[in-house]
Amino acid sequence: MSLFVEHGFEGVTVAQIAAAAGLTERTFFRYFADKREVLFPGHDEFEQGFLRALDKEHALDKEADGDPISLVTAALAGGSEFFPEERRAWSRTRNAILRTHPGFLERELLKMSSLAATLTRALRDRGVDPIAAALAAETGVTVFRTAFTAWIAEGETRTLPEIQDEVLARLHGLLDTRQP
Amino acid sequence: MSLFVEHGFEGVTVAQIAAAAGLTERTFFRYFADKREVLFPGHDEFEQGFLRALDKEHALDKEADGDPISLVTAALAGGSEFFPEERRAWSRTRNAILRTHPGFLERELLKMSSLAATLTRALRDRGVDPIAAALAAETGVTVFRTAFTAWIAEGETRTLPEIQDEVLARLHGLLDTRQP
DNA sequence: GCCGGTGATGTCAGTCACTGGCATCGTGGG
DNA sequence: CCCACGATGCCAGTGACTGACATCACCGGC
Repeated sequence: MSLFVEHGFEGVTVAQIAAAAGLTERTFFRYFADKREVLFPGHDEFEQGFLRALDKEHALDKEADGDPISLVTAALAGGSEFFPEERRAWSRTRNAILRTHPGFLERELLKMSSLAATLTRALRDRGVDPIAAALAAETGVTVFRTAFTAWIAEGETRTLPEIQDEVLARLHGLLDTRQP
Repeated sequence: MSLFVEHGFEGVTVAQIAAAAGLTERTFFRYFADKREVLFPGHDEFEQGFLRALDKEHALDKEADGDPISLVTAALAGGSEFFPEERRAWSRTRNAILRTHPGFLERELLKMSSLAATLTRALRDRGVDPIAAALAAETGVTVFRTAFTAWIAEGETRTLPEIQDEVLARLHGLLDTRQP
């Protein structure tokens, strides 16, 4: 990350990154599928956090045959554990780098899409209707991203879960109006 | 597209694409920013379709100081004009290619993100609160993608606007429940 | 009819991300 | 002591993408 901050994404070669880590370029590519991927470590554990929380909620609510939205809401809380307060500063720096290069935005969108797909599958596996599952999962990811963006905004002090709750409330407010 | 169908994305070089069009590789890169971009032509006009419809609705509803959701709903109708029935078969083929290579998914997500950003800006410019604008735009794009996917599914015969209406209705149904 | 400008294209050389194949080396188990 | 085996290094190759410059068609002004 410090290399990217100093020279920009395109101003740093993979060989330099590898050298800074005391490794070879070839070895870099054994750990990361491509150059961009180096800024998205631990994505699998990130998704697992969502799944664990969703599972716990589902176990509790078994009798209710839970509606998808409450399942997703629970999953959001689990995902936010991946970003405790200690990582807020780090997340800000990382985000500043991501915004310097459209390729990073692309990759992040792919990660969010992967998360949405994972959540969709999890909901379907728990008996939610496929279209409802997809909509609920995509909406949940949108809420997460919106809340995360606010969380790393300058001057923001509320915790990620608090912001998630507020975003979710606003979304409900927006859509409460019945269709004509 | 026929080259990709026959040899796969990685089995075709840019030089081959250019040659098939009677051009040079260098000239290819003067028209397309990169190799993937060749499957996303006319994206600007696509976004303009949304904006025009949104504008028309806004002009009509001026007195109502329209709620964001009805503005976005109108925009969706405009966007669907970019995909008339004649392009359904073409869209299916294109989509089959897109699904063969994760890089294409990445690029498509970037395009959808760009659309969401454009809609968000348009809503803000028309006086919608920033967070509400972002949520409404993102949700609108999600509805569009869901409907589009259904539209190109095998055996589907309803038009894109019809499917959009149904998806929107289902989303309202999902979120009608008030929060606890 | 000539002339200079302008935009599109070709040519060439170079950089760098990424890959396959093979050698090397440290570690831990038999 | 030896022998997998996993991690790393080394090397050569491919192809996407870029910058610089030449060429060429076309077009308005004179």
